[in-house]
Amino acid sequence: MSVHILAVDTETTGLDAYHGNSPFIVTFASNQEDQQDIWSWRVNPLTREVKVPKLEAKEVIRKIEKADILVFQNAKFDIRMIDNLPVKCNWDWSKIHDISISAHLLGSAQNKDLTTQALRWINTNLDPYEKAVKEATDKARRICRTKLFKEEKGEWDIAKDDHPKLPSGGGWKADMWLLEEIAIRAPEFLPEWRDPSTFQVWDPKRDDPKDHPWFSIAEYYALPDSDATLLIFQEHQRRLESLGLLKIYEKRRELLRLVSKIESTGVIVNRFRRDELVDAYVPEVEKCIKRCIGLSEGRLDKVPIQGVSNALRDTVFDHFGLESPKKTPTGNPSLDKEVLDHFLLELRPNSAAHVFIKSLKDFRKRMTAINYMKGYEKFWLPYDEENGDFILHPSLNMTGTTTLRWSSSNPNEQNISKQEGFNLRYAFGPPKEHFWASIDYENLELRIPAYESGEEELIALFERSNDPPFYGSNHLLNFSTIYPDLWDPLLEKYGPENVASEVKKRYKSTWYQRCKNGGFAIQYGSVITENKVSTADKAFGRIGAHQTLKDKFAQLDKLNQSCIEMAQKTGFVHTIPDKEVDPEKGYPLECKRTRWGKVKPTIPLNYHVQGTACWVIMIAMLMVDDYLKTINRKRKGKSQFAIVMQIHDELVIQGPLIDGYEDILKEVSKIMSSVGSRIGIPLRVGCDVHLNNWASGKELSI
DNA sequence: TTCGGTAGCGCC
DNA sequence: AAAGGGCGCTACCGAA
Repeated sequence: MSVHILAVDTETTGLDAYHGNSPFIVTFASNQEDQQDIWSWRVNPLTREVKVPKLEAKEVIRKIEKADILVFQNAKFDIRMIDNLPVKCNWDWSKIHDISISAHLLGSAQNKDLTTQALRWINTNLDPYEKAVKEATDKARRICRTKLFKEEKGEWDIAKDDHPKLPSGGGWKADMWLLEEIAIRAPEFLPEWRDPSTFQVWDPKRDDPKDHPWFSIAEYYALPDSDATLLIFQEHQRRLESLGLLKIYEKRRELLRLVSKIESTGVIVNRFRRDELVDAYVPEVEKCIKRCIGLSEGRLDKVPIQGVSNALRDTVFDHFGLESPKKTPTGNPSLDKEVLDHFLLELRPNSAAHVFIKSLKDFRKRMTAINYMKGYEKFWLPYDEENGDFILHPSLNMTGTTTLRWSSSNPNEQNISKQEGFNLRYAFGPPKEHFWASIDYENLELRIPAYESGEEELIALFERSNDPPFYGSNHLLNFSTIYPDLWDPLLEKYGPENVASEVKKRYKSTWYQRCKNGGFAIQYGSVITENKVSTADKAFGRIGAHQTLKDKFAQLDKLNQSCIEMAQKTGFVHTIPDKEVDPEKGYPLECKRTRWGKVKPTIPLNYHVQGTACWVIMIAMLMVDDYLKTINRKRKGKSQFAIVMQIHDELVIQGPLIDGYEDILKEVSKIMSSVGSRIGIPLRVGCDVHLNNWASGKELSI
């Protein structure tokens, strides 16, 4: 018998599997059955709970377990949802395929949603189905809000953005089940409907609700999705094979199980430490609001948390007569933090405008922190009440970016502030009797192009990272190059051993900070043009700085040029090939063209480096997970070592505080740096151990 | 009421 | 024509 391929798709009562949302429709498409298979279950409108008969769940699970190949669009979502059925499924991850992984591999810059893919790969337009069911659902929600409640049928629990079971938001899809429930429980509210073929009008008094489209429209919408998924999968496999990309695809597929595991392990956040932070910000925020509103002389009645409201624009630009030196992307006067800093330097201290701007800046900074923490509270679930520990299950998307970076959402675990005075990592940390360890690659995105291009001075810098005067710091090397007038006197006075710390001490928030910004601008692709000061020069505060560094690091520039040339010619750059996966081929990253048909020159090297860096962390995660599994096997039934977060070049490991845990971390660090040999780039990692919270820790020497 | 665009800001 | 890359979240605002 040939291979049985089964595509699976679910419709659910919301996106938040960990907050009790469940599938109410499961559809299958198979390469061996003529008919598609659909399962649909009733939803209790008062509780949003799905009633799945155990026997039916059993049959669904058996069908899944019997297939040779299981195909999903975003597998871990459906899998996690199916896990909420009353019968447990024994997932064999080696059978699971995901068309978002192949879609990314075939065109990393394209949208990976099913509708876009169906259009591109199988020339099918799914839009009309979606439009029809959306329109109906919107109408159904209106009926619930306006009519149903008045008829005392109990308050139907329709989706709202602040619904506790729907922290990701209550979009219309979370209420698709309403259609059938209205048809069954409250058919008198079904809207008028005319059969387009017979022109007969459906009459609630005369006709069977089962003949009204709302009775079955959700299923009708769901069916084409699994069908499309199956066909897209088959098309993708053909393409991958002919392009020789199957080896990379198979490696990427290994991540599915791991990503799912990381999400389910979750991240601990502590209520008490969170409260400490919020309690410190709230009174200061109130003071700032009072000052701003007072000084606006009636123009403001509230201070916008972000963005520029009309009232704020009026106050700053008209009332105070300030002029922004910077424009937003759409050409409006910007009022971001950089502009606020600029105003503060210009204005007379203690003048009304100065106090206003300062208060606005302080307000925004604190509100950002408070809002982040509100977000965490919205998503968290009880974990260890006594210690105040809660758990988050951020969603990780390994195909969410145009490069190989992962994205994280609901909530985003990758943008938790670590700024002085606003270090929200303080609220995060290990549960009782556990440790966290942050292990990050040192200068990962600088090492890659430096070694690849053979840039001797940079290589020397990284090889001798314990040596004065730079101690492996690219920023300090740049500093000595761009600001010799500041560097040389300090070098003379304090000697090569101490000049670095002296520079950082004296110029921490001024020239050293600008130097760092300039360095990042170059790293992220700043371009030198004839008649404009480059972004890097602006950041460095020295005209010509960018050119100086470009001349000094000519090999890097050559690599940049070759990436640009490749991208202009083919529309793709590739990551450095992984010797263990496919020594011939790296991961192709699509560089979108502008509407004038060219790739922006800022993009190719960036994608190449960022993509390679993320390939490295991806392999590291697989290897670290394998290693931790061997440790965990010896600890059956006890708490486990696990990867809990990935922040692009950093992994956070959690584990029990047992004897020898530091040796385990040393081994993890060793594994992580060993990945470099697969791409020919020597890598180093640093490791910080956190026993109480993520903000404070001590370095582990490795 | 819902939605998309804009702005600002956190991370690497 | 313009050139600092990649994300997600929230608030504001005007249009449908």
